Amino acid sequence: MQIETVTEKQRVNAARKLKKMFGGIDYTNMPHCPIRDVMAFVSDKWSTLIILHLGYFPVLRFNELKKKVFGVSNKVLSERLKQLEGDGYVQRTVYPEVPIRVEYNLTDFGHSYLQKLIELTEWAENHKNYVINNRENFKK
Amino acid sequence: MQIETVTEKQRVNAARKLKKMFGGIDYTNMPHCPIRDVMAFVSDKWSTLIILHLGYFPVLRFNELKKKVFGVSNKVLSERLKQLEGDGYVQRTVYPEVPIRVEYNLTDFGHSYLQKLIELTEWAENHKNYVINNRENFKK
DNA sequence: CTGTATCCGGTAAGATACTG
DNA sequence: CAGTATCTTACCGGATACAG
Repeated sequence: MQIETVTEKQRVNAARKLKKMFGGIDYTNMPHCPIRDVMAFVSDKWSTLIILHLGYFPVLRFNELKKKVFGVSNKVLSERLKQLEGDGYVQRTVYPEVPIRVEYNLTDFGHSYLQKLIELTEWAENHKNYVINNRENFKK
Repeated sequence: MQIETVTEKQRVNAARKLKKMFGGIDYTNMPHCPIRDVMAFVSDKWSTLIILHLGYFPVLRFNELKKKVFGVSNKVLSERLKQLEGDGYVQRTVYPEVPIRVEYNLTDFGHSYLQKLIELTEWAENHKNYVINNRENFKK
């Protein structure tokens, strides 16, 4: 497992961006942290799985999603879809047939997010073994 | 709020990567999903905050971290640090003085991850208002 | 100072049954 | 088919006390 080196330039750049992020934070009085609000979007396991699946299968119905996103319950899938729709990541289309048919697909915004998500999963997948290895050794 | 358009080329590229990711997955018998293992690394609120803070302040002691990472409890901070150390993101250095001093800093691997994390927070921050806006309208 | 140990409460999530 | 309603359980996280 190869860990790419982070160059000095990249670190300086990172520090600059972090400074921008942290700059406005007042630690003595913080009812609302922008970073946290922001990260809440992307830190949900089921939501990320839903987005990834809708990236791979362009259109999915409720029960199809339920099969693909293995282990998710009716309740959680329904909640997350409503939330993802509300935030603008997912489009929900109802066909009033009998029985009713409902299709889900990513919006343009959803696709924009999908790009970032794929980058992240790629990174994670590339370094998975490194982490697992560390973890094993650490136990000892 | 401007949503950058995802080009056709980017979508095709995303589909290719997703195919690679999803390719090996057997939906009928899946004790372990690689994508989930992978995403579990990045989906913890406190861990991401710790990493970001250690990116901004190169070295921090336990109680310093506790002050910066607002609202975290002893228990959770301790747990997360141990986990981050075990996975290789964070280095823990003990100075056996009296009273004892312990310092935390990112490893090279931690810096590598920090890069991805910053990209993500940047994206999220840029699109925060768009999401919040959608959310408001959706309620109605 | 740097944690660990313990307890406790809230919340998220799974299972199931049921409805439009 | 596409969810909702209800219940129960399990886990996470917060507070506090204390130990090395």
